Formats: sequence, C-alpha cells, structure tokens
Amino acid sequence: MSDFANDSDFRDRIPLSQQALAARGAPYLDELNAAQREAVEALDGPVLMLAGAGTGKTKALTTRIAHLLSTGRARPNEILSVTFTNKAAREMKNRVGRLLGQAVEGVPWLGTFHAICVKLLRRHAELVGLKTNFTILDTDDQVRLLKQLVVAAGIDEKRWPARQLAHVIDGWKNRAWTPDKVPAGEAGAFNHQGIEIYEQYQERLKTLNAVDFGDLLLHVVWIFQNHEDVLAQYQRWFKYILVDEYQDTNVAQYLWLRLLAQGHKNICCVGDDDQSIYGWRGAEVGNILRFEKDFPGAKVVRLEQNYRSTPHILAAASGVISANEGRLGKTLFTDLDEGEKVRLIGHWDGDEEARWIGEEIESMQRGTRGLEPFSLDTMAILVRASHQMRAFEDRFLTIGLPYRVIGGPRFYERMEIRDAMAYFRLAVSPENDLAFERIVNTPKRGLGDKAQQKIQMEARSNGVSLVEGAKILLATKGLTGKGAIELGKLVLGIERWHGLVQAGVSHIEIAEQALDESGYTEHWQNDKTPEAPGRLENLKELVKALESFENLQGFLEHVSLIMDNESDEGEEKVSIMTLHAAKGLEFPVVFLPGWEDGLFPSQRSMDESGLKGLEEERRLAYVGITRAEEVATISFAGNRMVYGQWQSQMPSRFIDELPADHVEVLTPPGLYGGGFGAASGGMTGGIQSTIHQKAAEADGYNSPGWKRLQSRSQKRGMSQPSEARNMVIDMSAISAFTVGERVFHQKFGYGAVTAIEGDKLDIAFDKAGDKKVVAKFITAAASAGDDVPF
DNA sequence: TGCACTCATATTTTT
DNA sequence: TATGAGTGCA
Repeated sequence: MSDFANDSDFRDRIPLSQQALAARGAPYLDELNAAQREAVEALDGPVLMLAGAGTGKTKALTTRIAHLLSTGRARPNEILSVTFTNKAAREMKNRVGRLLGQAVEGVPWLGTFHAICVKLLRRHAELVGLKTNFTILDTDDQVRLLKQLVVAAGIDEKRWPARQLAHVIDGWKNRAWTPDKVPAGEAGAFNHQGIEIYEQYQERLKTLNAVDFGDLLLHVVWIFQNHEDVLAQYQRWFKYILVDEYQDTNVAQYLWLRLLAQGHKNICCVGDDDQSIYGWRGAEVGNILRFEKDFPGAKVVRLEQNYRSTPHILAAASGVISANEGRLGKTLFTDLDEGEKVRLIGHWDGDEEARWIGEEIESMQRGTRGLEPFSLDTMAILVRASHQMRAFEDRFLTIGLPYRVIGGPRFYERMEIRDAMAYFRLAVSPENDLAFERIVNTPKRGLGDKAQQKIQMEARSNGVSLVEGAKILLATKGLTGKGAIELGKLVLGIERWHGLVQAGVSHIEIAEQALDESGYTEHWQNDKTPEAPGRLENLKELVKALESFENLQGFLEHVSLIMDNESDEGEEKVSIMTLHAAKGLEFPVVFLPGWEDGLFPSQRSMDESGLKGLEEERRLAYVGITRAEEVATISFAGNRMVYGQWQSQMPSRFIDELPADHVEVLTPPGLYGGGFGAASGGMTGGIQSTIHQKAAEADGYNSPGWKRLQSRSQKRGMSQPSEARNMVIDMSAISAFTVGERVFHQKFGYGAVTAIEGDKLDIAFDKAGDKKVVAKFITAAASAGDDVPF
C-alpha cells in the first residue's frame, strides 16, 4: 500500500479517540427498531436493506457507519459510502458527525459516485491518457463539442441535433461501453455515424484534457477492468462499502461497485425498488432485483415500519403500487394515528384546480377543518411535468401567496454564471479553449464566426491554445478593425488576470476585476430584458460564494461537481416541484394535481417504454403519495390547456387503483353531475362513472369533507382569504405606487401601473402583457445602473 | 455583425 | 402558449 502513503485520504492515522468512543458505548443502537438494528449489526458479508418510504433508511445507514467505526471494524478512511446527490452525501456526513461527536474527524470516502470517481481518476489519470488536472465538462460544453464534430462530419445538424447524440452517448457510457465496446446492434444510431463520432469525441476530450460526467465512471471502471493491480489495491483498502438508493444505479455504477466489493465482500446496499423512477436516464431496477444472485449469501433486511405517514396515506400508496409486477415486495405499516383519508377532487379545468388548491392552502394556513394551522413551509405541490407549475405560479402571484419553485435550472447552469465561470477558468488557465470559445464574443466584441474561425485556424496550425492563436493572429495583422482592438483587450485582460492569480492576489478581487474589465457586468447592466436584474443578482451571489473558498482553483474544482444551490430565504413559502425532485423529501401537507391519463401517467412514457414505462409512472405516484405525512390531496381536471390548446382527458387510471376505503371524495356532485359532460363534450361516461363510483364508495356527498368544503366556500364569500395580510400591505401599496408609474416585477419584468385597487395593481407589462398583481411583489423600476453588483 | 422575424417544438434531471 | 433556433435584411 506504499502508493497510498502520500495521499491524505489513505494515510494511516489514529482516526478515533478510542476513549471517547468507549465512554459513549453504543447508545445509538437503542434508538433503532428491530429491523433497523438487524441491518446495522449485520456488518459482515453482503447486505441488502430494502427500505420503504419513510422507514428511516438514512438513520440505519448512518448508524451503520457509526457502528463500524466505534466497534473498531474499520477506520474512517476504509469505509466507502456512495450516494447519488450531494445533498444526500451532505446529510449523511452531518448525521455521522452527530452520532460520533468529536471522536471522528470526518469520513473522506463518503460522497457521490461522481465525486469519488473524480478522486480516483485524478490519481490514475495517466492510465486513460489524461493529466491529473483534467477538467470536467458539463452538459452544455458536451453538446457544444459534439456539435462541432457533427458539423465536421457533414451531418445535417437540424435533422440530427447534437443534443440527441449527447443523449445516445450518455446512454452508452451509462452501460460502460467504450467506443470499441458499443455492440453492433447500436450501429444504426445517429444516422449510422453515432459510434464513429463517439470515438472522435473521446479523442477530442483527451486532447482537451477533459472528461464529461459519464466518463468519470467509465474511465474508472475501465481502469479497474484493465489494471488488476490498481483494482486490487482498492479492493483491499475499502473494507466496507455502503450504497444509498441502490435502485437508481446504472450499469456502469453497478460494475464499479461489484468490482470494488469483490475484496472484502462487505457491501451494504440500501434501496427501494418501488421508488425507482430514473429508468429513463439509465437506472436499472434489475440491479436491486438481482442483488441476491450477484452476492450469494446476501442477507436481506426489510425496513417496513413507516414513521412518516398516516395509515390512510400509506394504504393508498400501497394500493396503487400493488398493481406493479415483479416487485421485491414490502408491507409498510405504521403506529401513527389513523388521520385523514386521502382526499380526491375533480375540477373543471386546470385554472380552477390551481384556484382551489390556492384557497385550500390559505385555509389550511389559517387552521380550519379542526386541524392545527399549517405553516406554508409544510405544504408542497408535486407535479408530474414542470409546465404544470405555471398555472400555480400565475394563481399564487395573483393572490399573493408566497411560493418557491424547487428544481428548474440550477444556479451553476444559468447562462450568466457559466459565462462568469468561463472568465474565472481563463484567469486560472488561459489555455482553456472551451472557456475561451464561450466568452470570446460575450459580451459582444464584434468577433463573429469569421473572426473566430481565423483564431481557430491560427491556433491549430501552430499547435497552441486559442489565446495564443489570437495573439499570433493579432501580431500578424490577420485581423483588423474593431474586432482586432477588442480581441487585443480581451487577450491582455486574460493575461493580466492570470498574472494576478499567480501573484496570489485575493481571488475575490480577481473575480470582480475579470467581470468588470471584460465588460461582462456592464453588458447585463445595459440589458433591458426583465431577466437582467436577476442575472446581476446571481453574479453577486456567485462572488459571495467565492468567499468560502481559498482560491479560484479550489472553487472551480468544487463547482464542477456541485450543481445545487440551497438558498433558503427566510420567508415561509409553499413549495412547488416535480415528483422527481420530491423524492427523499417529506411534507405534512401534499397536493398532487394533474392526475389525468396522458399527463400522469405520461403518454410519452407509455408510448416509449410500454408496460415498463407505466410501471415507472406508477412508482412515481407511489413516491408522490408517500411524501405526505398528514394530508394528501389528489386532484384532476377535466380540461386542460396543453400547448395553447384545450384538451379534455380522463382521470388517471391510478385514481381507480386507489383503495376506496382510504379515500374521501370531495368532488361536489353539482360540478360533474347531469348535463355537464354532454354540454362540454369533453366529459365522457368514463369520468362520470369514475367520479360517481368513487363518490358512492366513499359516500362523498355526505362526507364531512364535502360538507366542510361547502361551508368553507360560503365563508370565503364573506371574507377575503388573506384579509389581515392585505390590510398591512394596503397601506404601503397605496402610498408606494401611483397610476402611470414605472415598476418592476421579478417574473414579468418592467411595466407601467394602469390601475390600483387596494393592494392589487393592474400593470401593463412591456413583455408579459396586462396582469393584476399584488403590490408586495412590485418594486419601483430602478434605472439601469442603480444597482451595480461590483 | 446584429437585429427582427418566422418556424418548429414541446417529460421527468443528477452529476 | 412560449421558447429557442435559424433565416433574412440593414
């Protein structure tokens, strides 16, 4: 193990204060139930922990690590624990830390598959023809690179978009296929040139000393498969392996794990086949279903006691998921009080659904229905597809209900952040061609395609980087006029920033200078689009994020793998997110709108993957329902605007799968009764019979829920839902704005006030048209330049 | 080169 | 509907 001596992650050290641990004993074991304890104490040999939703799997997993350490089975750096997201990794680190207190400095090999692979690959980069300081490309860079190759291959980029090829290649990499291993059956991919371009792409990455996300795993697996000695080292080193969310592993990750686990064979995988919802990006449920075959003698422990949801919610979820075949099978149970039945309500259209949910949220916030008031933070709306969010955003903006959208473009994926990062990258290493390409003409410097081609040619014929190429081009007067002057400034700037980096100047200062001197900040200050202020805000935020790093290098290294941005502003807000984004989260109150066939289950899923697709959709339904702790409300709309066209659809088939005993139907009879269907033409017998059947089953019309619903809507007629809040805002609203005033809104941009009505303003937005908006969300339009980030 | 216009297109998303 | 990409013109 001499090779490991210089690496702090492997260095032998006295990691545990044995005294501290001895004094603590193992009190954590007492906090576990029998199954959890069994899973924690089965330290040796392969273990599969089947952990249903809300059964305390993170607790079991972290306690297991604590137990391994405190029993002296392993040192902290001999335990390999992998997760899928940084968030999960962070959470586990914190919890292990809490369990062990001062006794452990940290667990260096706890991280995402990708983060751990980066560490490994940096140590062995030369084996795959890379240098230790390789850069990691994100999806955007990947596509740009592929586009160049596609165009060079003379393929019509319109019919065969690079994005699609990126997807195909990702798929291959997920299956651990290097270009020479792609099976003949795939030869037809991407106009019969997929494999060929894949090969070129890998070559190009090598020259750029770069890898994409898929490569991180692919390269490491390749090294393990082709360098026995290297593999053997790690097999010996990692005494215990733990894997979270095993049902989400793809083939490459599976191979990686299996190779590493062949040493001590102490592998513990935690997962839930019922929560496998990432099949479309390469996850193989088969991995978890097959575990016992792969690891003979494996111990299987089922965690079935749920600590999250009420029995009704659990029963509804179980009812739905039981329609799936080929499950490992678990029966969740709970000690919690019965609670409320899962509520089901149908609406005329999507807007009304949004309106109803908005009102329902406000009433729950005030604490009606004999329940305690719920804070907005405890409520979430989970949708199948992100376009469903709009209806809610529009509605909530109108009624002034604070909300937060989770997911969507990540902070580090935003254009302005990526541009800024490219400047930072160039400051650190001017030879970074991809970064240079990104910003040569951002902001506009009069360097169009032609000028850029000249730079490329110059660089290529001299075998130097683009910055060097540009210098030669300028020196030889290959470029003249405005472009030449601007390019000169840019090149000088890059060299100056690089000098500052080498001189050890404060990285924050360098960052600010680079953004200012390059004209990038100014570019957004002069931009009149509604997004511009937000983008400047983001840039400020980025510079702030720099503060927690020693230098730019460290920051860039870190950021290429961390794509999440947890900024929780203090105010209480309702969360809106997709079902996928909700996995792993829980909320006391959950709304599940849009349960209509075609939308959920998604037509496209079913068309593309047939029964497999449908089953994955069903698991998504299961994930959705099991997010709820106390109140789950499922809803559907008879009509919905899809791509600007009204469409009618049937309620989701999953609704029929809900066990009637655990469902309370809130749908008012008048809403769907009689001639409704005939009149609209959209309501088929199927809908009505479903509703009526459900209603009859649950005795819907006489149910307490329905009565409450009625009385509540009557009450609402008399008093405004958020009167108290409006009163407060009224004052400021009236004094703050005048008709005709120019104002700004985060989402709609700039506009002029046309009318004022209490705290509601009618505003004619320049871009977004006429809207009625609550004054709270409006600020006076600042003239550009007022609010300068640096 | 940059702007305005037209046209096709349209899940889920982490690293 | 609304967004992005591509095309044509100044």
